[in-house]
Amino acid sequence: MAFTPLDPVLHSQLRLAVVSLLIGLESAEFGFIKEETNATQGNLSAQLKKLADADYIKIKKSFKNNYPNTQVSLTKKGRDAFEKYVNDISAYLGK
Amino acid sequence: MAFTPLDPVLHSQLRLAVVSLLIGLESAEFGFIKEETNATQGNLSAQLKKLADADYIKIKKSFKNNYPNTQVSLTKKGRDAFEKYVNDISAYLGK
DNA sequence: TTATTTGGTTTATAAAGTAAACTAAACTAC
DNA sequence: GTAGTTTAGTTTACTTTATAAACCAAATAA
Repeated sequence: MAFTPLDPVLHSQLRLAVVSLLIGLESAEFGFIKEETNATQGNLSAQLKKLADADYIKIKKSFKNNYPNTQVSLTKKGRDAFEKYVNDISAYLGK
Repeated sequence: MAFTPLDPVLHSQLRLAVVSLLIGLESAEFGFIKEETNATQGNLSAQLKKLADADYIKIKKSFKNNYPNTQVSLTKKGRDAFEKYVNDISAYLGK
């Protein structure tokens, strides 16, 4: 099987972790994702932005008991891209 | 002329300054009020909350280029209270 | 091999809210 | 009238998320 080039948006430790986490969830808030991925908030914010720019996730901002709150969810495009990524990388992994 | 009790919500340096500032404005944002009144942000936030609890101001929160943004405007009730305060305190001021 | 680009990461700063600590004034009590 | 309490304003520190600058490593080009 050929080595398809891997989606650069997903081929990044943190972004992959985020999408992988979101796959199983309706949506998740910033703080939760930060905990789960052990990312610093600055980095997470930056990587979320890239995922959002790629239309892989949707970011919904609001106020939750007067503090800013950021809800993140996967888009169809993001879900598809993840599936494809899993598929593509499998070839590299030898199966 | 009698000494009418002064509205306690307005008889406070900072809250009076805020309302006095808003009298001439359609609305103002947090940062601007902070500058104009030289208040610390913590204190301003606390005093704005009291004014809002008294329904003297309306606070509209949103995001302005991704940062939280707070817009403040006077209500009718606040405007009336200010007018009354000005009137009431005049007696104390000797005219 | 050195130079450049690219991209991830950290660190510092930004906006505004809240809670805790401190202070000062006012009021009660003795 | 002095001591003790309540109340209210203020500062300080911390919370949430975003952004920009600095830094570092890997990949590419010269």
